[in-house]
Amino acid sequence: MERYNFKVTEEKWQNYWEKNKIFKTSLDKKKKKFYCLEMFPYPSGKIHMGHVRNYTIGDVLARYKTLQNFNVLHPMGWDSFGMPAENAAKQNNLDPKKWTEKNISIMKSQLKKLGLSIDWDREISTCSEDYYKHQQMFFLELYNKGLIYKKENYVNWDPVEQTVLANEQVIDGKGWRSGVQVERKKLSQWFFKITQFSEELLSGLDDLDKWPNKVKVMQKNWIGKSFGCEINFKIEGKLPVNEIKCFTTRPDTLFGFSFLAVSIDHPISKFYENDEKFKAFKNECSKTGTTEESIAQADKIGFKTELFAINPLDNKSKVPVYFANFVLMDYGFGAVFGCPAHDQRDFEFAKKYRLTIKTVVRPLNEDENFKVEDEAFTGDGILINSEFLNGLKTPQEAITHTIDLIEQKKIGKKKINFRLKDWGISRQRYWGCPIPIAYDENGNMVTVPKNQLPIKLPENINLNTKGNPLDHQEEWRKIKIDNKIYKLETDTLDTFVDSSWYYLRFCSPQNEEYGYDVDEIKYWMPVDQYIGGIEHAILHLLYSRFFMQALSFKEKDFLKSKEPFKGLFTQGMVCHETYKDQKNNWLSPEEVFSDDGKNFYSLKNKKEKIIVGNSESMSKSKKNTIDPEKIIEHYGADAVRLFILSDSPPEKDIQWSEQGMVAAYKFIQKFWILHNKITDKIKSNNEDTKSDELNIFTNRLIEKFSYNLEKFNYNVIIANIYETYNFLVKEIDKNYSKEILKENYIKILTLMMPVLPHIVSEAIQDLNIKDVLMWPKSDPKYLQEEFVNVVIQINGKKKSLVKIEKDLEDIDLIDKVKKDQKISLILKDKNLLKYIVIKNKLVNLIVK
RNA sequence: GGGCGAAUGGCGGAACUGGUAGACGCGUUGGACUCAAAAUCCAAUAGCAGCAAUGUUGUGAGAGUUCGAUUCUCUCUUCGCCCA
Repeated sequence: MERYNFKVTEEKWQNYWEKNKIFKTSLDKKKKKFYCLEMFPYPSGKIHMGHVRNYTIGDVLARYKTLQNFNVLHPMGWDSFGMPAENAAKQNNLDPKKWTEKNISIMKSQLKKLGLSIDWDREISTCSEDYYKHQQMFFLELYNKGLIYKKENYVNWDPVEQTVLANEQVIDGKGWRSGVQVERKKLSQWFFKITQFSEELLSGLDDLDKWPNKVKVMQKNWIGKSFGCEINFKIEGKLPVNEIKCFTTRPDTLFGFSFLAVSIDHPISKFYENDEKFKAFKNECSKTGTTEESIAQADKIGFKTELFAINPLDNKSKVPVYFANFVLMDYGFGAVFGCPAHDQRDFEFAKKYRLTIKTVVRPLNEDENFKVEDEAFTGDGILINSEFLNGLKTPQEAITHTIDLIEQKKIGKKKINFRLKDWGISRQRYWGCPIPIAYDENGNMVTVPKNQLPIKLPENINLNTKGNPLDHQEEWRKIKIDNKIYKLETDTLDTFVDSSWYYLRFCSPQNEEYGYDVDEIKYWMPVDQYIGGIEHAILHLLYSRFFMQALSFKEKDFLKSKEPFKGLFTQGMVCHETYKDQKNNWLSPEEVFSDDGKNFYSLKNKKEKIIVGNSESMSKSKKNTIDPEKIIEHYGADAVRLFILSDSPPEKDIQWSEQGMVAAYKFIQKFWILHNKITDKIKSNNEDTKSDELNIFTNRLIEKFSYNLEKFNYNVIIANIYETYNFLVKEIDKNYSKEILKENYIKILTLMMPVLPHIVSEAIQDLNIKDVLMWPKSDPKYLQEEFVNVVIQINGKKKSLVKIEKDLEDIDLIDKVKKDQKISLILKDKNLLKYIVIKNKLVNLIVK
């Protein structure tokens, strides 16, 4: 008998699938659809283990749903615009397009080696004109709907990358890619009006019952709905300002009011335009980033104006007005009232400028004499020193009461505020989707007419320029609209825009007219199961949800649901131990060896002991990566698929283990030996054992597989596969009739197909099966048993186990239980007080 | 500081609505085969006591509900993630 040759077999089936377009899908209203989508990759050059895990999980689901007779859409594409291409091109003097295309072709061939059931005819690439021309069309439509606008705004400026960063691209005040301190810079920027849908994006989460709760909570926090009120403060002073409007969530602390702080961009700043000291202060402020985090961490600094604000609840109280660096123009009205005793930022500010700190809330366990000393008190409590508000419970009761009061006095009103800000989509970069906007010589804006789309990116240009390379493309920038020459916008779109609608494109990837075909998306959308990393919990998923809202905005007959992803699954990372040599250099797993699995040595210098670090997510910088292509080459795709699913639940991190990988490989080999034994038995004439063991096993297995697949318990599925093998190895020596054996074996193979498509296809062919495989249904006949194992407990502790006929009456059951050897011995000198019976499962005898 | 989640053998992890804790895999140990090794196969493998049958303890710690808790409730500890 020959060993199973995975190389030959896997290649054979992959070729067969490709040539016969087995995974090609098309709209078929007679069939129920299932849209299975994994987050598409950035074409960085090679696939990594994270991709292997992500796409294997998705493929198991897609193949399972196909066997269940769903019309499955399982596409793949490339998130191919973005900075790595531009950086690589700069460094090596290449064209980003060629670099990207080469990477795509390499990664595509690697993905194919995994044996994924992908309809490659639907492949898309966001950097191709075919894709981004539709995006430009969407841009114009959203612009016309008033959902896109341009404004001067402070941005997180990465001085190394020479580009604008989104807030979430700023980590600890530093650029996520460059690692350099981010600066605050004012630029004219394009925005998507995502805040228009704050309420919808928040409430929509409630219907997403197939999303992990964790992700929904993260999005909720991000949108950050808060209830509060706006208050108009009367202003006195030398300047012509009568009133400043503030937003606050804590109107109850109004009696602790000791200063009013406004943003440096607040309208009143115009009175200080020529003030050198103010300019210097503004300059100082620009050193702080724009994220909430960096503002919270930065020193609180202020610039005192000549104005005073009057407490609307207490006319006698006048407090100074400051410009302050921690107040942002785009939150509320760019003005806050300062209550140092009960807000940490206000507290720090008040300490610095020696302002009054008046305690107006006492904790529940303190008395009226409580005084804030070293830090603000922000917990629940009772109002004090607040005249007619004294004694109210805060926050809830006191806030509601104060808002009512403010509304009665007509000095403000109830207001809902969102933390969510509009989405800045401008990037000062070459390798992105051009924006279809042009300017005349006076800077007046026009949209590029639809029939002049796409605005193509210029090719083979010099990227080694300062700032945005497109700024230097004078010829390219010229565009003739209605016989007049305009200059094109040079900002390109954030790549998150590209990935915000690609799931729609997959439904009709070749549609020339428009980004999607309405009939197609009505059939395919929403994505039934979306699978990807948790790192996209907020941005990508929120932006995609926004895009659906925006596209259907003002159009009624679009889709039933505006939610793009009905089900979401976030898989864990692939981890590996890290290694360092004595000089503290990272070493890759290939550079070290170990004889005992405990002590590691350098391959270069065999006496050098290696320091083994924690297992961490695979990354190039820590050199703890394993190259999937080499692994597939060595062990085969089926074995890799088996291992990557086996060791941990898919939502948790998995440890890469060479031993585990080897075990999976050995299983494939062993399975083929078993397969040959089974086919021999099927070919020969057997006596029928008249045993139901095999039927019972198979039908229970169908239940287990279906249950575990639905629940994403893929690691348990693998355990079920091993159990099946162990069972069959023992059972095969019993002489089942060839019909029964064959029937059960085909069912078992079908169950294994989603995980091990190559070897199972080969086995099915070997059995000469021509019929289309269908997911088997369990036969209730074999799920019911005549005998059941009943646990016998004495006082709640397990003492024995008996095999008893099913559905016995309690009295008969107790009778039998009493006769059990062990039990009768225990009961000998005890009184039976009562018993508890769980039918067909358990008997608990209470004795004394 | 707030929110969410997790904690089970030497390791990764199973356990359906509370009902046989440790499935399955790795590792380890012993054995078979072999001149030998690798590979393969067989067996054992939570702790403690015992030659054994068996007994007993045991799912991060402590309490509670219950005939019965890995599962439900409360408090605490540690770790992870997100937001500040």
